[in-house]
Amino acid sequence: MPKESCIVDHFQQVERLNEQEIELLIALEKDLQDFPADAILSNDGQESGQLFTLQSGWAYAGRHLSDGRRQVLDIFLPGQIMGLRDIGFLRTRTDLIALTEVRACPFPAAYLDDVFERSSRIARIFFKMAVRDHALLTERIVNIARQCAAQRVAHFLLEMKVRLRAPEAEFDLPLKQSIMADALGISAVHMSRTLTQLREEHLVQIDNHRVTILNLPDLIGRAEFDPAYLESFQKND
Amino acid sequence: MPKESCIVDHFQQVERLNEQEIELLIALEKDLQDFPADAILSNDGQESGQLFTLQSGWAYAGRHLSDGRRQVLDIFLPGQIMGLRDIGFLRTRTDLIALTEVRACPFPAAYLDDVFERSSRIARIFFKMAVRDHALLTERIVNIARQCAAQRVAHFLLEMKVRLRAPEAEFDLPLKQSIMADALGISAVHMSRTLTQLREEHLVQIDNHRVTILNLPDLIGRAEFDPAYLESFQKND
DNA sequence: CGCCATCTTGAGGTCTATCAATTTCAGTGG
DNA sequence: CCACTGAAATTGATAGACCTCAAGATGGCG
Repeated sequence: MPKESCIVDHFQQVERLNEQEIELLIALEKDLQDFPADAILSNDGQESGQLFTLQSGWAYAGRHLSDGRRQVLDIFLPGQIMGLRDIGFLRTRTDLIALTEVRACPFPAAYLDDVFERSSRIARIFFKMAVRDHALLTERIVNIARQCAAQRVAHFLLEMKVRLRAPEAEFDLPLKQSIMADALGISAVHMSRTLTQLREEHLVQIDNHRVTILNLPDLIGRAEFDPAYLESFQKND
Repeated sequence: MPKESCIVDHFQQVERLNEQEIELLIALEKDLQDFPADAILSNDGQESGQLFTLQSGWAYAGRHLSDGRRQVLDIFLPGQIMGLRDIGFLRTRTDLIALTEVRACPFPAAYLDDVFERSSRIARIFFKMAVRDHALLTERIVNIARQCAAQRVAHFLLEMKVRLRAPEAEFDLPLKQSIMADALGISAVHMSRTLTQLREEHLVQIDNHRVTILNLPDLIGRAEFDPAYLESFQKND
């Protein structure tokens, strides 16, 4: 039995699980595979039906546009299930790419149906997590549609801090600026300028993929960030 | 027994239901209420836990920003469940507002837990529909983050055509330009200009909230719209 | 030491927001 | 039937944010 399972941890953040439920989830991680940074786990246009649990490392889901630009749709952290977006389609519509060295476990989407049948609580938690993702996407839409670049970046950094459950003002962020830019819908050039601007305002410091938040209240104000939006998403058992 | 239920129809689009499952869903619609256009069904900041099924009419979920601007997050059509985004939060974070005369039925979010326990298939369908919404949101993010105004509008019109299952080139769209603008993250003024532009390109015609698509292939090309993204989301039983 | 990817900085151009003035149109009442 | 009214849509002009192209700086790594 694995000493610890990221995915179980991740689910426990929503609701406490019993032994049987933990078994069901651990079974999702029985075929761990290692990938180097930049590895393509799954390809746009591939036959659908394959999911991954992410055990360690970072990955992203992206879409490539016809003009060569790219939109980053999700940045995955350990414990998340990757590929859900594309089940229901015959072919995938996104790339799944490792950002760092990654340990992940592929499993067939159909297995989820089994899991749901065996445990309605897990089904409920999956649904809840889907709703939670929906809330995250919603914030991202507001952010992208209505905020200027500096606010988008500030918001992104704060979202990362919350998702990483980083209690300190410092955390690692192994992302190139171009990735963040593509996630926020701005150009890589402007991303650089914007980071410089936030640095000059003494709000954050970013060196070598390590983020230090220098002035949390002001950064929150700048981003119009409502920290309640993830923190209140807690267990209710 | 009601002769027809929008919500059952809506779910049947994902998977065929048996009698017991239909019963469970119809129970969600037992307390129908009528609202006039512009009625506020639910308010930002309100205590969470209330959902609505939408039986007839259109409604939207919106967020008001501190500077008075507004972001439209969802446009709901009959059969959809409204308010899911905010379950999991103690207080709602969006307004729910009627766009037309609306018939809707409020019910407690906790009732879903019952439903899931009684039918794992319904739980699965709820999950699938959440994933489907996720896919829609994803397209919307790509659209808003990476496309110019004309493409956003073209994409929006095509999405509406698909969601309305309008086989013809004509359909009603009871939305003010300002609502569409707020959904697409552009100003109302620019929305007007952009519609004029699409009209001048002989791609669409919009009179009195009735849309006529004059040149579907070109409009699809203009929007970089992938029609597969909803059409392939079909039953799999 | 040199190479390559990444990041930074500059300059000019495009898209969209904003402000403000009109026009259109449905609804209302005389 | 027509004038009045207010919301919605259109149009013009200006300003600002961001993109693109291009050149240069930085920094890890063989």
